[in-house]
Amino acid sequence: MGQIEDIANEANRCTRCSASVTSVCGLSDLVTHAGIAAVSGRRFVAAGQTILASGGEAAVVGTVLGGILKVSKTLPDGRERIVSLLYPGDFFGQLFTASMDFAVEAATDVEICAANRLAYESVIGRHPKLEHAILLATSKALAVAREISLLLSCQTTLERVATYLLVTVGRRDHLLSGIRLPTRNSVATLGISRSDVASYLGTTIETISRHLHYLEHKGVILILDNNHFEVLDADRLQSIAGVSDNDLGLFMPAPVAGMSQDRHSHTATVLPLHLTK
Amino acid sequence: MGQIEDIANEANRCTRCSASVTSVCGLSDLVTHAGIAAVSGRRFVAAGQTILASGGEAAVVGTVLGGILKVSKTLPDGRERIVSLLYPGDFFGQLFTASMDFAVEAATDVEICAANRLAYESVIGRHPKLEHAILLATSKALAVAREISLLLSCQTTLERVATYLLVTVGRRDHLLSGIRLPTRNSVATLGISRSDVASYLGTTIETISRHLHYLEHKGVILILDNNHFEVLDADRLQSIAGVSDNDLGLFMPAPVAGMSQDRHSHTATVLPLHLTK
DNA sequence: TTGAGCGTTTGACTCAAATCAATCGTTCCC
DNA sequence: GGGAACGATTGATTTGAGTCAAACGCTCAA
Repeated sequence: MGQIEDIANEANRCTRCSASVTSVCGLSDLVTHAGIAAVSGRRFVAAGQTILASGGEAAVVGTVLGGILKVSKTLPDGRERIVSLLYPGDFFGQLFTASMDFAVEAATDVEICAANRLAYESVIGRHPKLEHAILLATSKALAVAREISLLLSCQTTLERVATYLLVTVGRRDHLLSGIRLPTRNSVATLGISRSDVASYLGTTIETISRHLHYLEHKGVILILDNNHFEVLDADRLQSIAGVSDNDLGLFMPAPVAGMSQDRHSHTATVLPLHLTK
Repeated sequence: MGQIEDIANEANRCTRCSASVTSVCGLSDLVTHAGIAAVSGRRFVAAGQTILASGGEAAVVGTVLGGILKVSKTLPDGRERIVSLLYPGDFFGQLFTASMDFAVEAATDVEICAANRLAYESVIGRHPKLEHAILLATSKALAVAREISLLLSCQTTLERVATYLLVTVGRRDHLLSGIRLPTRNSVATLGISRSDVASYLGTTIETISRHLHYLEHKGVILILDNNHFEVLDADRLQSIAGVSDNDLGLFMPAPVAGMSQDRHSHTATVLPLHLTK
C-alpha cells in the first residue's frame, strides 16, 4: 500500500469519528487527521477511574468521545472540587507541561480517544492547523472557566442550580438540532452523580435537593426521577438563574470551524487606541 | 536600508523590551519579533479607563508592560466581578473572536503594547512559534482561572485574603530575584484599590478590612499603611491560607522559555517540536 | 482653619447556606 | 423476606459573611 493510501486510511479513522465535528480533530486537512490518528487510540474508562492524577505525570491527552469527564482537584482537607466537566468533543489533558495541575477522572463510563502527550505534541509541531485548533479550544475553555468563577462568586446556590439545569437542557437541544428548539419543554439529564453536581456548583447535595424541590413546588420543573428533570417553564427558570442567553451560550459546544468564523470575515477595523509606533 | 536591517530594527524594539522575558514576545526568532513589532505600539492608559468593553468588539490584543489590568464582567444588577488580574508580561485581549466575553480595564495607570487584533492574528498565521507561545500563555491562564475558581468555592474569605497576600509577596520576590528569597519577611503591596481586591476575591471591603486587622492582631502581618503589609510570619500565613507551595506557584509569572522547559530546554532556537513518537 | 469628599474601620444585624442528624426509599445480596 | 448499604430527602441548628449604618482619618481646596 502506498503512502497516499496510508494517509487516507489513517485519516478516515478521524474523519468518520463522530467527535470530529466539535473537537480539535475537526480539521479539513487529511494529512493532519492522519497524523493525529497515527498516535491516537480509543479507550473505554469505567466511571470513577482516574485518567490523570493531580500532580502526576501529564502522560496523555485526548478527546472525549462519549460520557463525561471531570477535571478536579482534591484539597489538603480531603474535599474535592470539580473545576470543569468535559463532554463529547472536548479536549482533555495538559500540553507542554510535565505534571498535571488538576486530575482528570471519569464521571461516568466514558470512551476517549487518547494519545501519548509527547507524541501528540510532536504532531502539533508538524501541523500548525492543529495547534491553532487547540488554541481555539483552550481559549474557549478559559472563557468558560472565568464564567464559572463568576457564577460561583456572584450567584446564589438557587441561581446556580437553575443555570445548571438550563445549560444541561441547552446542551441536549444543541446536540439534537444544532439550533435552539422552538419548544423549550425539555428534559435535563444530570448524567453525573448528585455529589459531582454539588462539587461542580460549589455547594452541597442537601442544598441542591432543597432547590430542586423548591423549583418543582413553584411549577418550574418536574422531577421525573433522581436524574431526570422536565423543564416546564424555561423562561421562568432563566429569570431565576439570572443569566443572559449570551452567557449561557458560552457553555454550549461550538463547531471548531465556527469558532474562527470572523477571522477573515472583514478587513482590519480602526484601532480605538489610535496606534502609532 | 535593506530588508535585513529593517527586520533587525523592528525586532530590536521587541528584544530590548523588558516584557519580552516573560511575555509571548519572548521568542528567540528575530523575524517573529519584527512581525509583532510591525503591528504593535506602546500606549499609556490611565487608571479606570476601559481598554476593551465586555460584549464590545474584540478590537485589540497586546501585552502589559507596566501596571495592572483587570479582566472583569459587570452583572445585570450592576455588580462588577474581576475574574483575572494581568501583570507586566501578561497577554491581554481575545483572539479569534469577534466580541469580548469580558471587559479589560486599567486597574492602575498602565503601559501596554497593543496591536490591532486582526493584524496580530495575521502575524500569528505567519509565525507558528508565536501561536505556540500564545497557546502556552493561554494554557497557563486556564490553569490559573481554575485555581481561582477553586479558591472561590472552597476557601473562606480569611483564607482568600491570606492567599492573596502570599501571592502578592511571592510575585514581588519572584520579580526581584527570579528565585524565592531566603528571607520570607516581605512587604505586600496591593497596588490595586481595596474594592478591586474585594471584587477579585469575591468578597467585600469590610470583610477584607476585618481579616487584615485580625491577621495583624494575631501577629502574622503588620499593616504599614492602606496599601502595604509586612508579612511577619509567612509560614503561619501559609497555613492560614491552606494552600500548597505548588498551588501558589501557579500564580507566579513564568518565563516563556521555562513554560515549555520539558520540551526543548536545551536548544531554544531550533525548530520546535522535533520529538519522535 | 475649616469643611467637603473619599476611603477605611468598626459595630449591629440579618440571612443564605453549611453542618449535623434523622428518616426514607432503593437496590442488591444473603 | 430481611437487612445492609447507599443515596436522597427533610428538619433543626449554627455560622460565615453580607448588608446597613455610623464614625473615623486623611487629603485637598477654599
